[in-house]
Amino acid sequence: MVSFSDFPTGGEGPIYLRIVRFIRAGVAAGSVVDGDEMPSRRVVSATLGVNPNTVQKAYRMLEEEGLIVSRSGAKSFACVTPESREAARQRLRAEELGRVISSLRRSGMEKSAAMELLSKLWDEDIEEGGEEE
Amino acid sequence: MVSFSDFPTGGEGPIYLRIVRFIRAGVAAGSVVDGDEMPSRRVVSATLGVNPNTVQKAYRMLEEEGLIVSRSGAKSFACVTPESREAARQRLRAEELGRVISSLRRSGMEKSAAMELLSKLWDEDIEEGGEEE
DNA sequence: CCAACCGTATTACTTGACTAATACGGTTCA
DNA sequence: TGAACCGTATTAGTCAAGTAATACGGTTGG
Repeated sequence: MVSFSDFPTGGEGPIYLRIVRFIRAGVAAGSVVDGDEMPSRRVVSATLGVNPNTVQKAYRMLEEEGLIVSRSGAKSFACVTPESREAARQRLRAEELGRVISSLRRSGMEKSAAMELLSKLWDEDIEEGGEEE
Repeated sequence: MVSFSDFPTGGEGPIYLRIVRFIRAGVAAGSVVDGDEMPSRRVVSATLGVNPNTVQKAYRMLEEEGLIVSRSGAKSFACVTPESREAARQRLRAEELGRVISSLRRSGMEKSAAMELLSKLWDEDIEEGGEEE
C-alpha cells in the first residue's frame, strides 16, 4: 500500500500538483512499485486535510500519465513499467529545469552561468525543496 | 518619438507584457535610443485599443527596469545606456529561454538534448516569433 | 442481498491576474 | 493664469485556476 505519511508539510505550488509530484518521486525512487495499492481519494484527503476532489484531480493526472489505473467503484493501483518509471524521472527533471528558468527570467543571468546552474540542478538528486532568488 | 505603429497585432501573453517586450525589443535593436520621447499613456491606449492603465502598468515596469523615466505631469522619455540596452537584450533572451523550457516540461527531453537546445537558442539572435509544440 | 466502501461528475466558492472606469494632482505653454 | 495635456492612484469588473460541497452510480465482501 502506497503511504502518504511521508508527504512533505510545506512545498510549492498547488496541492494537487504536489500530490502528483509525490507519487512520481515514489515511482522514480522505487518506493512505489507495480501493483501497489493506492489509498482511496477520501483516505488521502483526510490525511492531507484537503477535499477528495483535489486528490481526484491528482489521481486523474497520474492516470493520464499511466502511473496508476482506476476502475469506477474499485480501488486504484500503481501501474509501473520501466518506461513509465523513466518517464516519471524525466518529468521530475523537467520540473526542476522549469523552476530554474523561472528564476532566470527574473534576473538577467549570463549564458555560462545559466548553463552551469542548469547542469548542476539537472544532475542532482532532488526530491523536495528549492527556493526562489 | 517612439512609435507604436509597428506594434504586432497578435502575440502571446497579457497586453502589458507585450508592450514591455515591444519597447525592450526596440531598445535592444536600436530603434529606441536615449532621450527618445515616449508617447503618452493615453495616446498608446488609443492606438492599441486598451485602457490607459494597461499602458501605465507596462510603462511602470519599463521604468523599474531603467528603460524610461517619467515625471508626474510631464512626458516620459527613453533612458538607454549601454548597460540598460544589454539588460534589455538579456531579458528578451530569458523570455525565449523560458518558452523553450515550457515546451520541455511538456515532453520528456533528456539532459543532453535540453542543454544543446538551450545553448543553441541562447546564442541565436532572436527578436520576435516562436511557437509552441 | 446490502451495507460500506470505492471512483466520478456537477456545482459553487475563493483568490489572484488582467483590464477597465473614473478621478485626482502636476506640468506646460499660449 | 488657465486650458490642455501629462502621470498617477483608487476602485471595480472579468476570467481562469484551485479548491470545496454535494450527490450519483459502481464494486466488494459479509
